[in-house]
Amino acid sequence: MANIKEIARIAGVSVTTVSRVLNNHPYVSKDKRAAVLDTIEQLNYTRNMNAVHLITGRTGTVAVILPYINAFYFSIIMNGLAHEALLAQYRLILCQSNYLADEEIKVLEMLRNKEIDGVIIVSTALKPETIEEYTAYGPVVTCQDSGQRRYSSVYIEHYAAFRQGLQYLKGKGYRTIGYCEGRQNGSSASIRQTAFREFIAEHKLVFQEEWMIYDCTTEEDGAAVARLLLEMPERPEAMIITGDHVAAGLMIEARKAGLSIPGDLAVMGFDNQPIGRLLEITTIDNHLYEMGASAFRIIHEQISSDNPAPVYRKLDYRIIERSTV
Amino acid sequence: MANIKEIARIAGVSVTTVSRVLNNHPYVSKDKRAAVLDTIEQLNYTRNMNAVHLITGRTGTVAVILPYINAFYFSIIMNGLAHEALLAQYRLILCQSNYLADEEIKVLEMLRNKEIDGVIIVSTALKPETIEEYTAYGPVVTCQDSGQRRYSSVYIEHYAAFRQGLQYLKGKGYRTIGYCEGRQNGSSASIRQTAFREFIAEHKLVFQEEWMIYDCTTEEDGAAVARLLLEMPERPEAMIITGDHVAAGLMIEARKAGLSIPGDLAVMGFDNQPIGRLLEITTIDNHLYEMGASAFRIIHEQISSDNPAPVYRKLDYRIIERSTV
DNA sequence: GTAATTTATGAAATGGATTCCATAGCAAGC
DNA sequence: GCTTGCTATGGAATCCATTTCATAAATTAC
Repeated sequence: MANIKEIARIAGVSVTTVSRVLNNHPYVSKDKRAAVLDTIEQLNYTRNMNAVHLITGRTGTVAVILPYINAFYFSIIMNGLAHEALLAQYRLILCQSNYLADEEIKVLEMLRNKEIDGVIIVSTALKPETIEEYTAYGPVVTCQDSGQRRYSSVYIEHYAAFRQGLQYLKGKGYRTIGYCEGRQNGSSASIRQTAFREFIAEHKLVFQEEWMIYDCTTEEDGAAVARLLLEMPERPEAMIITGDHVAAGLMIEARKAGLSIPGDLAVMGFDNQPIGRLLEITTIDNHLYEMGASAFRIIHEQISSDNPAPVYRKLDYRIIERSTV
Repeated sequence: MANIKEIARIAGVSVTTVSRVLNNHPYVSKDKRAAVLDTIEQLNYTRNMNAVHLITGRTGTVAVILPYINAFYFSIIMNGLAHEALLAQYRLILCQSNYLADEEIKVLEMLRNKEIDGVIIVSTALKPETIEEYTAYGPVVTCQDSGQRRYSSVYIEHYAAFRQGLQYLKGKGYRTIGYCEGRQNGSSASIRQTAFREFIAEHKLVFQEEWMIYDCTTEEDGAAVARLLLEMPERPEAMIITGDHVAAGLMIEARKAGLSIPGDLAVMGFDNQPIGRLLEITTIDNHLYEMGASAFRIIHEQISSDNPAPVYRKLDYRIIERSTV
């Protein structure tokens, strides 16, 4: 196929000039530029991007590692990432890891091989030391607190955020509280679980083990939880639920069974997802969109700078008071 | 960083020999191979894949264009694709198009730029002629009937499959039939719609416009349809529903309202998805997994061969009789 | 009117691998 | 003893674009 050399020959200029035209460099005379563009058109030429990647050492691509592409929590973060990537004219490649270390390593190896310019790890099964090793080959940003490691992170203090949610419920007078969690293997899930148990213990609240329910990720799961609650001999006055979609399913099903919310059951959501707004769910906004956007901005900056120090960006959270608590 | 030349120098061999070691070429003596592997280890060397891609003209990557990554229909196809890609040691990159032509063109341009070895188009907004233009740059496989175009395709005869479903319902004695469709912009949706209307007309079946419901893609949508049906002054005896997830939602909700299935309402699903098996839904298996697997096998073969003729692979379909009709 | 910039152009080096071709030693075949 | 075939090795060409450097012409500065 046609290459830059052939374009140069036919247009009667040097390859340098062709390259300048391709890259919009100013120092090209009007007629030569026109001649080059003409030949490009005639020969239906495009650059071989592999050659560009080789010589520039850049690929304009960042990989995103996340466990499940279809989880609501992650998809909000993805929206933030995607928006910023578009602005920066970068390409993202999505890698669903299912929390398999091997899959994640494969992506990090791509960084080492120069196939990508950086890696954004939304949630991971890898040990921090493993990630740290790869920072030698390019910037890595995680969306979990990395604890001053050699790579950047954008994170929420899940412990504090979750406690604040509980505190809010307690402040409203609720004394028995149940808890719905998403997938157990996420690291933030175990942090929240600790926060929950400690809070219950500190405040000497009544608690039953069956009020703690795992693996809730969809509206359907929420509906199932509602049915579960209805069958319990004793059920909590309030539920704190990680994920507004689950909260939505729970509420809809509970109302169907005649429960009034928050009268019979208070519901506190999490993540401030669009559906929560629709259903007036009181929730904790932990700025997931901003988290994604911020992660991309950081990695973009680090790709551009040549000796970047890691950045640790803590995002805040806030309770959005609506009508379910 | 270390490159092949440096490895060669330190190991005391030629770059050719190092390359042979890297590519498991047999003609390397035991000790030289060991020396090379040693130096590679010591210098923590890996190949710069951009150089490999440039010289070989291959990237070992295939792009997949699909409108929505989280639609069940597409995710089954993806599973088939992913499995075969893994076997062939190929990488897939997913491109969610939202049926935007620009996004799809971007991916096809990557083929032209040699960033990928082939493109698999699961569903598209592009005109066949546009796709055809890009076949000059590498193999393209679509999962829709391409009608003997210059690119390959693996497809189901949606028209015939859908008619067979209707025929089956009619054979079972149902005379009033409703219809749930997914997104309207899919090309297969309009084919099925035609099939439906023609069948109704041919057999002079009673039909009401409100029995035709669009934009049903999730269980929730199915549940909403159930509620809609319950409120109708007259409702059909049977529903044909593209997608078992929607059928599932509809059934669960209908049963909740006291309807017996198939006694009060027969339900015919589509796509033979796992949830359908669970709920004993009678459905049409149109081999979506095989469709994905087949698409990858075709493109893989075409990448390897140097003058490949397009392949047109028609998949069959069959009714899986369970207990909802 | 001379010095300093700015504009315009191309030759050649560069990035990092693969592969064709040439060469040579050595074993097998007849 | 001479040809053939296999194993082992390296030199050099190749893939294709970017970028540094050198040079020259055209402006601008003072």
